[in-house]
Amino acid sequence: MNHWLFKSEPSTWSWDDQVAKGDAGEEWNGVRNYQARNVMRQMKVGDRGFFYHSQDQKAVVGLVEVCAESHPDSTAADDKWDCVDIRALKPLPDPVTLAQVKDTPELADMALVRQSRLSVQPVRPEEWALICKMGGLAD
DNA sequence: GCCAACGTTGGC
DNA sequence: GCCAACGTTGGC
Repeated sequence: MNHWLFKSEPSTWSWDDQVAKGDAGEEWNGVRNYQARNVMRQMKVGDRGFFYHSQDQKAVVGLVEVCAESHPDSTAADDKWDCVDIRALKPLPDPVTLAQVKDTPELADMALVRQSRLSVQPVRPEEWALICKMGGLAD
């Protein structure tokens, strides 16, 4: 299983919005960046991801699961843009902030730090495990 | 509100 | 194909 990170501005689409969609999940649409699109094209059903709030909160706040593989983005005018569907799994008991990530040497190479503008990113297995632990989840 | 990083566009 | 101009994102 691979791991990912989905970044969103809470004022546009928040963790609460995602939770409200329940197990049916929702399209992660609106991405208009080739690199982020290409990351989504690699995703498989059942892969897990972090849900990250940018702007005010700047923290990983929950876990999501990919529930539909890459397909055309229903909000795109042309056929260049694809997206996956994700559903909320559970919140992190203790959201892991960007400051904490930056203060952790093992996480210094994360795309979240290195490439702050990329909205959909891959996460390494060891990064996944560590952030889950820091967030208060056994596994 | 500012600025750095970076992606896109358009002129040449 | 290069590069300057410009727009957007996101952290501070």
